Amino acid sequence: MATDPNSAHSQLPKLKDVAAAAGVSLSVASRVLSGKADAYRISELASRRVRKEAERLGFQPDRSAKALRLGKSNLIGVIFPDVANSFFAAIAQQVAHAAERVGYDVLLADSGNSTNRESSLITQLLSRQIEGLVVCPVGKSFDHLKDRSLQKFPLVLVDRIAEINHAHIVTSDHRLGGTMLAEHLIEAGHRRIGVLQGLPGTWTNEKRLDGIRAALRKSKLKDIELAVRGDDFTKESGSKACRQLLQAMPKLSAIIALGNPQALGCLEVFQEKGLSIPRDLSLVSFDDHPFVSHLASPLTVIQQDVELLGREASRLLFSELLGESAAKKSQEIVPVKLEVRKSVMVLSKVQQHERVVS
Amino acid sequence: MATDPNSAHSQLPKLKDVAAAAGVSLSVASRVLSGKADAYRISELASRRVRKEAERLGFQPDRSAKALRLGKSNLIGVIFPDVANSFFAAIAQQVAHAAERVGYDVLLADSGNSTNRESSLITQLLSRQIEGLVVCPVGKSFDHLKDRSLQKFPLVLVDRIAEINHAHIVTSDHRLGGTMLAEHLIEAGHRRIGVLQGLPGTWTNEKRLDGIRAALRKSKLKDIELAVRGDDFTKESGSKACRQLLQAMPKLSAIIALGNPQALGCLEVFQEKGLSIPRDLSLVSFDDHPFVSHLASPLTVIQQDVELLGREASRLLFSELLGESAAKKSQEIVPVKLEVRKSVMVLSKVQQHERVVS
DNA sequence: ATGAAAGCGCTAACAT
DNA sequence: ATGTTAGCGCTTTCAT
Repeated sequence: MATDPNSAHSQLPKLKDVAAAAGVSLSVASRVLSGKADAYRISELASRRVRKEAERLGFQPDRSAKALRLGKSNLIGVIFPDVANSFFAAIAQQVAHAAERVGYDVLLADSGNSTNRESSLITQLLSRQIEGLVVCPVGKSFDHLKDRSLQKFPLVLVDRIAEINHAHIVTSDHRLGGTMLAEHLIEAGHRRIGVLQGLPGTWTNEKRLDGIRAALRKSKLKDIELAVRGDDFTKESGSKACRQLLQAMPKLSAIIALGNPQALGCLEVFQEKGLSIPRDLSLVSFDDHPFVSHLASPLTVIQQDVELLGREASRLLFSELLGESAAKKSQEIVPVKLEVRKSVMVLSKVQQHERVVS
Repeated sequence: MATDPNSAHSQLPKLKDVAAAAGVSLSVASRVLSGKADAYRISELASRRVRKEAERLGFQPDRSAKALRLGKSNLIGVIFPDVANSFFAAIAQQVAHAAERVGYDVLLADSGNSTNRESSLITQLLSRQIEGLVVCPVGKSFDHLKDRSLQKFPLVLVDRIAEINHAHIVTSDHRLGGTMLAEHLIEAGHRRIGVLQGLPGTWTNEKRLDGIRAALRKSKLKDIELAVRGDDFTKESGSKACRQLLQAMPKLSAIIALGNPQALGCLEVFQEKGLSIPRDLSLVSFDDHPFVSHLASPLTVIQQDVELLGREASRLLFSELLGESAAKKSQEIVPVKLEVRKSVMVLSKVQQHERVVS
């Protein structure tokens, strides 16, 4: 015998109640309320009565029961390393909107940049019978994404990519972004360039670095020096790395921040040392923000099309879920844009080698 | 053994499969895996075997089935007007973390600032059998929050308040924030003050306005003029309202933005007209952002303790859910802080009435 | 055109 | 200490 866990609570109306009130059987009520009235040739009268009673009682079908019976949860999951980050928040929003449009609900989880938590969150969400998952994977180990239960599963990787072949991929062209920033600096005559990197090993970090290095190679210039410092996508890492660079490269003339938090850390150090942009040092960064063009020195940045990233991630997920598309996994690299502002000094030949700041 | 249990259908393992593999009955398996081994005095042997097989098969209990059987979903809902807004994103993150800690999952929904959508999202989430809800309500009509099914329901209102008495309430002291900003301006000698408001009628908007008006009254000054413009918490509304103020008050000397987006719109107009802060006009705003202190004119702002808001919202929700607290609904007004920077000009007696900008 | 009944995966009361 | 079984709320065959 089962207990009644809800004895004290005011029971929500069940299908049974609606059926009883309408004077029909459970099956008729079910058929009417799940839009199968026509298919089952339910009489107009019964149909109307059921609908009226359902409305009157405020009946809402129990989604757990439905999910269990149908083997279909209408649930998707979203896992991001840092939901408070507006980049991820914007993507989550797109996914939430898309989901709502097609009658899905969204389970949100925050991995807090920990691979372990990401992994356990995935199992957690899978036990909720989610039908699809959008994730921005953390770290360098992706074994948890290669799990058997994920192999034939609508999986969308966003921003950061894992080396697995059963997922859709949506990401900005981080490599190109790196190249554009570096080329921009080189064209302006910079020869000693410092980089404030994020978490080493992270896909975005490495791609951006790759792009920077590619630009240096392409330039064919022999006298370019590049120094990379930093260990995380945080303000703290940014300011620490900035100090290290200033220390390590006396002739440093430009800095590339591989993310806004690091740029912020850099700005703090500059402020503290009374360094001014671009007079003393040039600074460019990844990711834009409405405030950036109103900074004391409006930063030249790489803009990602966040909205597009979110839309594409949702589109890929739901078109696979709704069975419109083939099982083929797509890879989308969305373009980035160099937004040139006022943070880069154009150096003369002489200046290229003369600048000394500390 | 040579046979692969998953040769044909890669079905997820059920409790039945685990029980069979371990050579015990369903109930034993269930008891072991839901931590009731001791209570039911399951033998150490059986216990170990069940755990081993569950592990080997990667068994995860079906949460829908559990929820149905237990009448407990372990699900909460979060509804915000704009998830991409970092204020709400930060709160969502806190809730997500708190939920994870106590074994709950979070359903995220974005009302897109529409009361209708908010209302239908609530019904939607309720049909998922959520056990609690955090919502930042949109608009001025709260009938959907007074619904019968929400009356005895762990409900937390965050940031904006609805006039209902069955919900916990967590919000910043918006009124005090308004007062502090206005007093700061008045003390600096400003007598013609413009306000860039958000959506009229919204709780936050009205409270901030109230606070401003209270400061004017308290000052006892007869010669203060206040003009309020704007119709939304957006950049566009901000710049439009800013233009209107400039037009309507020739002697305007200071502007209060009731939100960062409006401040941004204001900055754009200033830039366009070549107006400089605080030389030509003073500007103060609600809400801080790391970039704000590095602006060309670092803005004096009211800081909300977003993290605390999020933590308190979660605490209230889960302490009611976990039954630690009484059914009493609490109201938390969390303090705000005035962060004084460089965006307010101190006016002399003469300047108070002479300034003319257009 | 409608109803009875089986069963989705799980837990717990009721046997042993 | 373990097994058997009813039933959570719903959909859907199968029967009428």
